[in-house]
Amino acid sequence: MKDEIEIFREFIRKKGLRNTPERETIIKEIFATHDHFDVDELYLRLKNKKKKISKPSIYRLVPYLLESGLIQEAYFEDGHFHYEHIYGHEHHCHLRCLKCGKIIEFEEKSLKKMEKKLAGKYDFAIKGHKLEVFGYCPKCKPHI
Amino acid sequence: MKDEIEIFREFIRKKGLRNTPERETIIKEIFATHDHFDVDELYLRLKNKKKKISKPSIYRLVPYLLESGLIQEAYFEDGHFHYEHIYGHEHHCHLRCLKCGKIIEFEEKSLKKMEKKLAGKYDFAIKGHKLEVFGYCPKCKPHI
DNA sequence: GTATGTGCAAATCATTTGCATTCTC
DNA sequence: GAGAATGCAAATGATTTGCACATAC
Repeated sequence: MKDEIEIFREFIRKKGLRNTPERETIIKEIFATHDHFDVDELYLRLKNKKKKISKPSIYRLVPYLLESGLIQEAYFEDGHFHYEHIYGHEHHCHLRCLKCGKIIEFEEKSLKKMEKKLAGKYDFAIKGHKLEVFGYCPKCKPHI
Repeated sequence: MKDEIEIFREFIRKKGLRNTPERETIIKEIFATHDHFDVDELYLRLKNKKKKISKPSIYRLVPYLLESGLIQEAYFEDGHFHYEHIYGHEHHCHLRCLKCGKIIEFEEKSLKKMEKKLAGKYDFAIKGHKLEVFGYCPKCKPHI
């Protein structure tokens, strides 16, 4: 399996854009963990490693990462998006507690079938989906 | 079936809050159409009808409307949330074109079953879900 | 060499907050 | 009458943009 950087290089070349060390640094940092990330947190991670990457560079890169299929928006919380990397990992859905914000990831294989159905019905080229289920977790349920 | 205002009055009373003409005006305007809405657009609709409602009043009301189950976040687009009313209407899912932004609504009954399954597995009190499927619409597909 | 990418500082835009006033209960 | 809600103006915070400089192709 190709690694993320190679996927990105290919994508960039196909679009006639340019690759830079900054972009590769950002991508490596994103894929250095298996966690979700958001722009600010990623920026701080890079800063801690003494990498001189500006926030605008991250913001400018994100749309390309989305378009290339390396990452996906996971959910919007605390006023900003959280992303997950989907290349090389299975995409997952999120179960969120409305009170404490706790998030549990789960899989739902049946959605693949649904995507196929929608693709046929509406003649779309489906690229993915985002499912968020919300409610109250065991701890918070009693205190609603 | 009780109307939205009554649901809201009951909710407000239970929480020990106060109802106001401003709040009722906003709620009536939200439910005056069957469409989605966002805060800014709602504010302008009210303004056009010569209602003197400030944006902060809308922003301060939204969390209560969410909590009372009258509305739900539908999707985040153009830098802000779009809401849908769910009381008295079936909740629906969204199919979005990544290129032109076109949005198609569809139903997916199987998600009810999934909610039940999750409720059992994680001991959550499930209140709802949000599903967004994305891809390219028939018109945009050829131009990716 | 040219056009793209970068970092910085400033601008934007949705949302939130402080506060004096008004209103609901 | 006390505590909430409102409107206004100002603050906040994520994201975007203008611009001069650097650099990939």
